[in-house]
Amino acid sequence: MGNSKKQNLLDAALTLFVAQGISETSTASIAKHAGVATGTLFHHFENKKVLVEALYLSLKQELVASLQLSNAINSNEQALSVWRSVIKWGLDNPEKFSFFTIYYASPWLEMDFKQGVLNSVFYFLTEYIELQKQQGNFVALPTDFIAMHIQQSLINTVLYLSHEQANILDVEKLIDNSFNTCLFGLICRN
Amino acid sequence: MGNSKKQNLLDAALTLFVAQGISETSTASIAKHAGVATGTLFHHFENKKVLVEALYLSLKQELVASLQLSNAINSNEQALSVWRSVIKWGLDNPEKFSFFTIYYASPWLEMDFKQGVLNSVFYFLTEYIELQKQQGNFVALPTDFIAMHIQQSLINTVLYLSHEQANILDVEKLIDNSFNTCLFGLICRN
DNA sequence: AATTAAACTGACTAATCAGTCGGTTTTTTT
DNA sequence: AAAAAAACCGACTGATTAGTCAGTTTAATT
Repeated sequence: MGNSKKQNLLDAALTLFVAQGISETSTASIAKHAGVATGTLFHHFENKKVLVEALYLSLKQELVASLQLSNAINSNEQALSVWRSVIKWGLDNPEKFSFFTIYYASPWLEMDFKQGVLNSVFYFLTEYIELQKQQGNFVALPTDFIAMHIQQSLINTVLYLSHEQANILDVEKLIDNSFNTCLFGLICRN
Repeated sequence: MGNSKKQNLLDAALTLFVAQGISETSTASIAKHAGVATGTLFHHFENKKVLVEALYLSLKQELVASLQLSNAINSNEQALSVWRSVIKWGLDNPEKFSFFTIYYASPWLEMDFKQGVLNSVFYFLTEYIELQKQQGNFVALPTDFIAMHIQQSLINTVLYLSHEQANILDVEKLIDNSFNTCLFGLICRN
């Protein structure tokens, strides 16, 4: 299942996109790297944009599926558990995680599609923030601003650990510290 | 001075890069948009990469020059004053600020160059963080991790306000709140 | 005014690109 | 086993790309 030609194309695309950039990677080189003819690429994906979006969707599903949503505990522990599992996935899949960041900043993503990213990968975020704000636990900043802040803190932590993991003594501790740094800043100070 | 042909090329490049992406913008279209022949572009800039880097350097200088470093006060007020002036510049120059974010995430920037970005545009950051850590004010996270965190919070605030400015009642207040959110998270909790 | 240098032009080129298509192999269906 | 469908191939194409160059205009120097 992991090595159908279609999957080989997605794998090759991921590697090349992350190494060189999306626009800088030719469809011919993706096909070659996947050990497949160029015609095969366009048999499975109507055009390059469709390939890019298919890759994005498959990675998003993979990330969402990996989230361990521990139910029944309070929402702060819920948040910490999601925080940890996103970072774990990111560290286990650095190439895939990198793709999110380059895809985000690239012109391959339509604008109204971008909203969808935040609301689906981090779909739990909006609810969580609204709840905390209602309970007066969070500072009175706009919800989407807070969502942006949390999302970016997560990304920063993964990217930092991906590059510096070898030099960090206690990775678990840095992950929890980054969570606290992100969250404590948001706590209401009135 | 603002409308030499060389400057016209940089202006056109900025506009097109932000609108379409760097790789997606042809040198021919930059020249056309600048009202200049393609040969003129390559007279002033050896190749496209040199043009991109020249644009980046000129914008970086512009941003650094705009920073109001109020001396003699304590470093927290210093930090707030820098925070405000970076955001003000970003809101006054949304296109230029956007360029930083797309340039950052693009393959046009060499890796060892990236270190330079953080150390020069936000050169004051490292010193400030080290000082706070020495005084036991900041949480024990790596300095470059903290620098990353602060830089990204700044960028988030500018991007958010650029898109939502019209809907925000008190922009000044959101700016100061974002500063506090960023900084309070870093305060030592032992 | 004469000379030199720098700025500028735009038609041109070689390379590369996304995507096509007629034909072949492999797989599925009957 | 025959027929149909789906997967696959790779040479090919038309469009686009960064960059060139021989010649022209403009500005600076003497």
